[in-house]
Order: sequence, then C-alpha cells, then structure tokens
Amino acid sequence: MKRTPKLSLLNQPHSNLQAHTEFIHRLQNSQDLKAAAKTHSNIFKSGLSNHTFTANHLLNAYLRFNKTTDARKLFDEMPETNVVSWTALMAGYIDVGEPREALRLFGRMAEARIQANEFTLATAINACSLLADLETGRKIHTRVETLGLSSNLVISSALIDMYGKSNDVDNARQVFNHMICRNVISWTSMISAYAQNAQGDYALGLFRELIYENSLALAPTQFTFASVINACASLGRLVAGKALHLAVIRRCHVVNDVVASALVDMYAKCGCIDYSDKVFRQILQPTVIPFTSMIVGAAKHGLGKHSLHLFDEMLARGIRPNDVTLLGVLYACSHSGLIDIGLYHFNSMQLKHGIAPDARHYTCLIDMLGRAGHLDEAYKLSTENVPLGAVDAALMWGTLLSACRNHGRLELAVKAGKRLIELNQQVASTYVTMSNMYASIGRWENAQGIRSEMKRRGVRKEPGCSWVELRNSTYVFYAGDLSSCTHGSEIAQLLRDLEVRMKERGYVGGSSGLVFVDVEEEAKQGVVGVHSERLALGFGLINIPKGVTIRVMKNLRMCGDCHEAFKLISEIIGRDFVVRDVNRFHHFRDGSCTCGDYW
DNA sequence: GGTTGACTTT
Repeated sequence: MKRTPKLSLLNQPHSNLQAHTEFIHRLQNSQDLKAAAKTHSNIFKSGLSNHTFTANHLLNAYLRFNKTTDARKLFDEMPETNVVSWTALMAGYIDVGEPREALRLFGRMAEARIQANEFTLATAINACSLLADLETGRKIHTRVETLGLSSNLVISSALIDMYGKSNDVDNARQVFNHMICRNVISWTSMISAYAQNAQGDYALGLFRELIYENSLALAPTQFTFASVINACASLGRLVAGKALHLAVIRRCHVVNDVVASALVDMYAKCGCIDYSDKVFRQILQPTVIPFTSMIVGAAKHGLGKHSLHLFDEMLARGIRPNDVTLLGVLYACSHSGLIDIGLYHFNSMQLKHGIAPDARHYTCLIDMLGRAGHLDEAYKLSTENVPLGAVDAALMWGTLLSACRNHGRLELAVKAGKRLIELNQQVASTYVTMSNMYASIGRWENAQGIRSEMKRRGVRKEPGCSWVELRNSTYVFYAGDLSSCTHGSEIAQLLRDLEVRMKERGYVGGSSGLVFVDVEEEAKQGVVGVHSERLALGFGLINIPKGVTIRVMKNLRMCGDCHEAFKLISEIIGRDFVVRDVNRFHHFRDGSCTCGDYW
C-alpha cells in the first residue's frame, strides 16, 4: 500500500513534484469515478488544479469513465489549456459517440490560439470518418499536407479509414500508395475500405499482398481477418472464407467475437447455415451482433422459426436487441409467412425494446404484408406519415410495387409506380414492371405507351444479372440471356423445369425469385407483353445432368426456403441429387437428406 | 498527458 502524502506537505515547493507524481499515479489507477473525483478534490485543495499538466491527467481520468460533462466543466474552468487538453477532450467526445462536438472543438482551437498537432489532426480525421463527412475530411487532409505531415503513419491510416467510410475508395488508395512506411493498421484500413465499398475482390487481393510481405511486424490481426472474412461473405467465396477460418484458428489463440460474427455471417451468406450455427455456439458470451448475424442468417435460409427462437434466447439472456436485430426478426417473419408474429414484433418494438421503427422496418413490414397478399394493408402502411428521404421512400414504394406485380394488383401498382417516378428513383425498373403488368393482362396500348415514354425520356434498363461459381471461375447470367454462358442451354432447361414445378406448387414470384425479362430483350423479339421468366436457384453445389457442377449463389430469398428448392431440384434431377460443399455433402433421397463428411 | 483498423441492415 502506498503512502498518501499529507496535504500540508504540498505547500512546500520541494514537495510539488512528488505531489504531482502521486496525484497523477492515483488518477491513472483510479478504478472508479468516485476515486477519481476524490483525487480531484485533493488536487483542487492543494492548488495544483491550475497546473495544466495535472489538470490534463484529471481530464483524462474523467474521460476514461466517459464523463464528458465533468471533463468539459473542468476544461472550461482551466486557466490555461494546451493542445493535449483539446485533443483529449475531442477524443473523449468521439468515444461517447459525439464526433460532431469533437469537430466543433477542433474548429474553435484557432480562436483559442492553440495549434493543432498530429495527434489532434488524427483525432479530427477520426471524427470525420465516423460522420462520413468527406468535405471536412478533405479540408483536414489539405491542412495535413500544408503542415508537412503527409508521411505521418497514424494520420495516413486515419485518412484511409476516413476516405473508405465516406465511400471514396480511390482517395483512400492514393493515401495508401503514397505512404513511405505502413503498419498492419494501414493495411487493414485499406482492406476494410475495399470490403466496405463492395470491392471485395480488391480486399482479397490486398490481403494476399499483405501475406506475401511475409513480415512478422505485418502479421494480420483479428481486425484484418474480420475485414477479409467480410469481403468473402459479400462475394460468396466459401472456399476462401474457410481458408481464412482456418488461418484465424491457427494464428490466433482465441477467435474474438467480432471475427466470430464475421464468420457466422460469411457461412450464412455462402449457404452453410450449419457452420454459422457451429461458430455461433462456440462464442462464449455472444453479444447483440453475433445474435443478429445468426438471426438474419437463419431468416435468409427460410428458417424463420429458428430466428424467432434465437431472438427469444437473446432476450432471455438479457441482451438488448438493436434496430438491426428487429429488422432481422421482421425479415424472418416476412420470409417465413409468420404475419401475425411479425405484426406483433413490429407493434411492440417501441414499447418493449425502446426502438422506434424507421423506414427499413416499415419497408420490411410492407414486404411481409405484400408477400402474403395483404396489399391494401401494405398500401395503407405506405401512406402513413413516416418522414422518409428519397432513397428510403423509393425502397418502400419499390417493395410495394413488387408485391403488386406478384399479385397482379394493377391499380395499386400504378400508385406505387407513380410515386417512384415522381421521386426519380428506380425509374427504369418501374417502367419495365409497369409495362409488363399491363402486357400480362393484355393492355398492350398501355404497355406500348410506357415503352414509348421510356424512349422519349431516354431511360434505359440495365439488364439484371446473377452469377455462379464453377470451381474457381465465375459465370455471369444476364436476365433473359443464358446463351452466352457455357452449358447455358442445360441450365436454361433446368430453370424452366424448376419454374414449372414451382408454379405447380403455387409459388408466386418474390422480389428476387422470378425476374421479368428486361424490356429491351422483349423489343429484340418484337413482341411486347410476352414475358419469359427466369428462375434463380437457391445456393449450394448442385450436380446437374451431364456432370456439370454449378454453384448458385444469388437470390437466396426464392420462396423463402432453400430446402424447398433442393427438394424440387431432387425431383427434377432424379433421386441422386447431391449438394456439396468443401467438407460435407447432403444427399437428398425421397425428400429426406443424408449428410456426411468427406474427411 | 492526447492519435489510426473489425462484425449484423430492409
């Protein structure tokens, strides 16, 4: 136990240094706010609170406990502040999720005649990053260059992150390229910038380069792995994802929760929900994020009831759901036809969980009602006074339009389509959908009218596409055009068979299940209104006739249950239908499934 | 004394 100096000693000049040291030591080791406050009081009594160095320590003690109000009070009362006081307070505001206040302080530094240094600039860039404030970030970047700090490692990494989060990958790469010296954080920031901006291939490429560096100092961390696994998830790269899983296990003693969450998500997106579950169950104390990953993953696999069980389990463990969790729950209900439960969760979001439904929740609910054919209720919900931006509103009206299309509700489709055109969003696909709807009921003039309107306005529809992986190659299929793909005719035949079977079972196309051929394709054929439909498969490695193995990744939402798709495929192909992944196979026979490991 | 990177989203 250390001896506490008596206050009387502090009045003597030779004891000042000792007192400083003692107070600072106590502040740094304060286990709770009460202890820090007590030390504060002692510092105040000793008169040392006027000392900037000591006061900064006190400031940090408060900030360590996220007490920004106390810290701010102290800061405002300090007779003299320096660059450390300003930077510390800025970082404190960032820690409590108030980056705007950090930038406000940064802006006030000049009038206080305090010159920002590399620490301050890195902190300010971090605030821009959190706000995705590209404009301010660019200004700070210019200032960094003016001050000759371009080669600073921390600032450069912060800039890469800021550009990445603001969707300016090119500038992130520019900063990365100009760095003289890089550490694993700069590499990870650049890899994440790619992964977060739908450039997963570049993320994987850069990760490969990092490995080739073969430097101990640049050994990938759990941060790096989480980013690359995320890239695999968005690309549907199961093999690479598994290799990364193995690498994490080999290199890291303990797989941390964030990496585990990324793995749960990756396996789900690559069609291996069993693996997701396995990884998830290995997490000792899963937080809201892995739970949410698992809920969403199960929902996308048509296992809505499992999602709901997970949600209950999460609540029973006292883990508070967030807005994304509720979105996952609604998504699960929507894709498994659990309307009443979905409505119950939507209605109790605010009251039970304190989460106000926003545009995304409304859209999900509209999708749920729309899928079930409750179009009038869905429309009513769309017209409720929810304040929406153009993009959110377009998502909502687009969802309603798809539902109207699937259920042939022309009059509501017209209303939804009109809204979309007014919003100047999804214009091309709206026109195509409307034209197809008119054509399907024989109203050729209306269909033709819309096509003329498209031409007049110069609206062109980009053909939609899906892709498959065949071993290490990716094949892209454009809507209505399978001919450009190897084995295209066989695949087309399989899709046609599937379509017939699904229709026999009463399946009505969902937003990404059945895709109308694009209008230009129809124009090529010189026929308006005769639409062909293209089915997308679920996922998995599927043996189709003549030994062609295809892996279909897209459109997991088809009929809300991929197992249903597998069953159908097995009926079409015969009894020897096998779904493979790298380690396991699933053999479907007479509607039941046998699984096994290859090794 | 104060600075940089990760997971879930309709």
